[in-house]
Amino acid sequence: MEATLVRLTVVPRRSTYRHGDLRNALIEAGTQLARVGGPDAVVLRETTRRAGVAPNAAYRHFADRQALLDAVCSAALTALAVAIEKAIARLPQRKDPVEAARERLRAIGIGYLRFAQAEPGLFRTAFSVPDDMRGATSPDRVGSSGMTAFQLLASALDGLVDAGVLPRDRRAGAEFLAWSAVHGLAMLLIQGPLRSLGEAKTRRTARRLLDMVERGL
Amino acid sequence: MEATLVRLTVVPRRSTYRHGDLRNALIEAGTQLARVGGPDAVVLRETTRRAGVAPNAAYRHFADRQALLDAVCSAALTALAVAIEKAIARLPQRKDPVEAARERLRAIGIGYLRFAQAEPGLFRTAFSVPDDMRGATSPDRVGSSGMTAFQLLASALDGLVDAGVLPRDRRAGAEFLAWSAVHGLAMLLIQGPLRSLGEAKTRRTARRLLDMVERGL
DNA sequence: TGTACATCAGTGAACGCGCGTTCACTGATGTAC
DNA sequence: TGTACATCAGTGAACGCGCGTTCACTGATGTAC
Repeated sequence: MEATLVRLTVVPRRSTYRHGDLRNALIEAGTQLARVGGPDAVVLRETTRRAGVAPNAAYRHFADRQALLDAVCSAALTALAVAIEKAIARLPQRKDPVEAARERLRAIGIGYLRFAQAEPGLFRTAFSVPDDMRGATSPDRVGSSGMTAFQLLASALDGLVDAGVLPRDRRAGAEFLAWSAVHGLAMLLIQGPLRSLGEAKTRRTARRLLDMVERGL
Repeated sequence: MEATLVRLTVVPRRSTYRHGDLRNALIEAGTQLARVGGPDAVVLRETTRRAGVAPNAAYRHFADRQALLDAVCSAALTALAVAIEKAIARLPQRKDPVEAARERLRAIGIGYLRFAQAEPGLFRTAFSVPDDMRGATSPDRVGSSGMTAFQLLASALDGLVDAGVLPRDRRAGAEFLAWSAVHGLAMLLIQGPLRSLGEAKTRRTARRLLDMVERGL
């Protein structure tokens, strides 16, 4: 009863028979569900309800529930890429190219961790990814720079090589090492045992983790 | 139909009215479900079905589905601890205490990664953990050494300090750094984008990740 | 420019499913006398 | 040692739920003539 009332106020009654932009509306609604409850919450019926449409209307735009979830997953990966881009953009200009390359890598790690903590549901959804690395360059997962999160990381590592910080023979596969470290901390923080670490300790752990990666790569 | 037949052959008909050890049988059945499908697959009705018992019989032993899942999760964490212990036990005896301490830490990482890959469902279930670090010393999650996986890691790090490898002022919180790196790789490998990396590359990446941790700690 | 009509986005009703949980019960066990 | 009986593990039936998906449909749009 209450839920119905809320829904009626939230979803404005459509005046046209055609929705006009249902596909995007469904992805948007699905993303809202993912924000709150992660991938499992992206449920076809609730998604259509939020878009103010009959359940089966979704089948005009998606083959099935999984196809909708895939689209939401891509949206989440885009949001991640954008968050990382923002963290990079926030960096001060540096004269020293070595320092600049280093800070760029750190910014990526920080953006990644911030996103995971600010949007744990989306973050988890992003990694309920249906495919393997083939999606790492998919154009529907890029931020405003035209790069995916993975490509941003790769280019930062290239930058470290160019700046002479990272030996060239250590470059191959370095993405996976840096990524693993940051991804693991993110997972432990948002749904794992480090959940209640507290903000100060979390910050310090993140900083030390990035130190470790920088030193260890 | 077929499923029923299978089930009848799998679950021997009980001759006694009382089961005798239903609580453990339910945890065992739940663990089997978790192995195949992760935490979401630990479903009360199917668990009781596998134990050859009416659905509501579970309520004699668990308050609700979540309580059953918690028990299965503890069982999974125990299995993880045991796997790590095995990896440690497999180490050759070393004269050099420095080398021994180093190898012990590596063995923990390798045991962790092996377990994640051999039992991805159980691994994921272990980290659908309901509580924070308070469970890190819980006696129902210990291996045969009487230590949890986390305690095994902590003691290995203590060993590195004692051997003079790890500076004492870097010891605090070092668990979280090493853990993050290995946990992240495990997640990316089993359900993330590194799924289809291939055995050789996986091994090499794991080795390099452990190098990075060792160097970076 | 006006109209018939094909297209196809969204509807309404229904399906079968497996789930968690509750109820009043049944019947084996083991303890008190 | 023998028996009445309390305990409580497991039963059988039922509930309401939300889900994904299919069906035959309706009605607005925009295009061909």
